[in-house]
Amino acid sequence: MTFAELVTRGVHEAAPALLGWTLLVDGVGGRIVELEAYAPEDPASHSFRGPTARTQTMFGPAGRLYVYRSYGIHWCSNITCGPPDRAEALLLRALEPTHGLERMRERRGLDDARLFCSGPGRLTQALGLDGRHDGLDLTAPPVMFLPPTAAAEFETTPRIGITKAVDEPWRYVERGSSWSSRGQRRAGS
DNA sequence: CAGTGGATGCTCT
DNA sequence: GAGCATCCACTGT
Repeated sequence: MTFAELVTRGVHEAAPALLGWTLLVDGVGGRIVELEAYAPEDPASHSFRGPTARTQTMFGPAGRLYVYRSYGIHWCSNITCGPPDRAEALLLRALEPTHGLERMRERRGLDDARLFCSGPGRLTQALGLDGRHDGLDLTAPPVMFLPPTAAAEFETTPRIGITKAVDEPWRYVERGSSWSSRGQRRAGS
């Protein structure tokens, strides 16, 4: 299935299928290893109370980038999903950096690759994205989505940093990945 | 290595 | 005027 087709499915079908895809913006990016699902009937979702100036993009077509400011400081990025009448999105929470590591290092101001893309604010900064990219078409350059060779194994957990619907297991993480925002620490020693 | 708190700005009540 | 879909520095082990 193509990326464009995938995102028209609901978030809970699209999320597991999108884990393992490589996201590149201007040739910089990596494999998606962590996503969180948000949908209209979900009290934690920005789309829960209907469209507002900020959430326009969530109510628009699937396959676009929804960028919002978090805690006044960081930008966070989502992939809009679902059929036309459903304001759904997947929050990009972590990538495994594979392309343009040097560019990420400059943008993040750090040397530790583990901290490049392990968190929604971090990965948005590493990819060079901000509020100006809200609404960006993800099916066209400079954005590229490359499919994985095999479907990723994944697990679900409660979402992070929210205060409503805190127990819903709508965080999708590639099993065994050490690149997630709550990555499993190295075993032993 | 775990826990805490500050920064900071916009959205919605 | 409150409340954030966060990150980082700093503390005390």
